[in-house]
Amino acid sequence: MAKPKPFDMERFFQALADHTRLRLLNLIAGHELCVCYLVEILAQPQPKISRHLAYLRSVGIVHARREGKWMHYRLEVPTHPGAAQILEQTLAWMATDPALKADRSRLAKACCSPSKYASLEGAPSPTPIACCEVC
Amino acid sequence: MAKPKPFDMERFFQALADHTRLRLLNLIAGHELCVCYLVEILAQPQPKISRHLAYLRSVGIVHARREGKWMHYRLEVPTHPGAAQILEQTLAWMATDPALKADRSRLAKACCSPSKYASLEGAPSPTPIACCEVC
DNA sequence: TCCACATATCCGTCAAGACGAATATGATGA
DNA sequence: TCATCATATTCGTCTTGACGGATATGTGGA
Repeated sequence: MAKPKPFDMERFFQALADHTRLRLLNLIAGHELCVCYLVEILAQPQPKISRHLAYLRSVGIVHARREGKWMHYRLEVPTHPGAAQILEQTLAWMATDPALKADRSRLAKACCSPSKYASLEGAPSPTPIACCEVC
Repeated sequence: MAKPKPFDMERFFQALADHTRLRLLNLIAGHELCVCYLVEILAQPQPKISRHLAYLRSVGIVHARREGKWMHYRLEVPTHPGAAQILEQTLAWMATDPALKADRSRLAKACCSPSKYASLEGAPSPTPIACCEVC
């Protein structure tokens, strides 16, 4: 039988080596989030967001769950403990970055009053963590 | 005057997202090392090693020092504290990887008896840390 | 069954960067 | 000054992956 395949460090870092993917991880960190929120907050074309989410999924960093028409994404702790630690550290780093902080607060605002965003009409709210800071 | 330019997270991770560069960092970690040792231990073409070292230098992860004909490389702690932590964590991770462990022990052997490697004749020895584990 | 919506995937194009081969640079010693 | 050695860079080729635009898939409701 095949060995459990040694964790691919190179690919793991490749997953982190893209601006859009870092922004996605930053928003997803801490709560489960509907794709439509990511599209709205990052103001990027939906196929682009979807492709990057697929990349992150293929590396085992995020997990997708379907709920009706909506897909929810959340962080998935990598199986490899080394990778898990690096990811955690990276999130801590992102918490201090001004641009990424701005992304998060836009998410918090959108979460408080989704009615202000046409594209979020009827969309399932993120788990409340993001929102609480603001409202 | 220009702001001190926000550390480029994306590029930092790109530097880590290559197998050869990870192997180089693994060997360089903890001691200053002459390029010829890297070429010998990794058994890769010299220009390839040199190019990757240049990449790591450009990102501020390694530092080069000339001593006569020889260039010595050592780790350089990134200016950004977040990056410094990630790098440290990554080295810790590498310490546990079997293939990388093998690289390090080959380095230790070469350091003990450089005379066995034609290409290392007369080359300046690494700082002794690598060697001590073995001899 | 058909439509509308959320999301995913496909296609062609383009830029970054990894590689081997060749060559340039920079230091030493004759 | 010239030859030699260690290392760096350049060149052409190829692969990966990022992108926009178009389209496919999957779900719920009429």
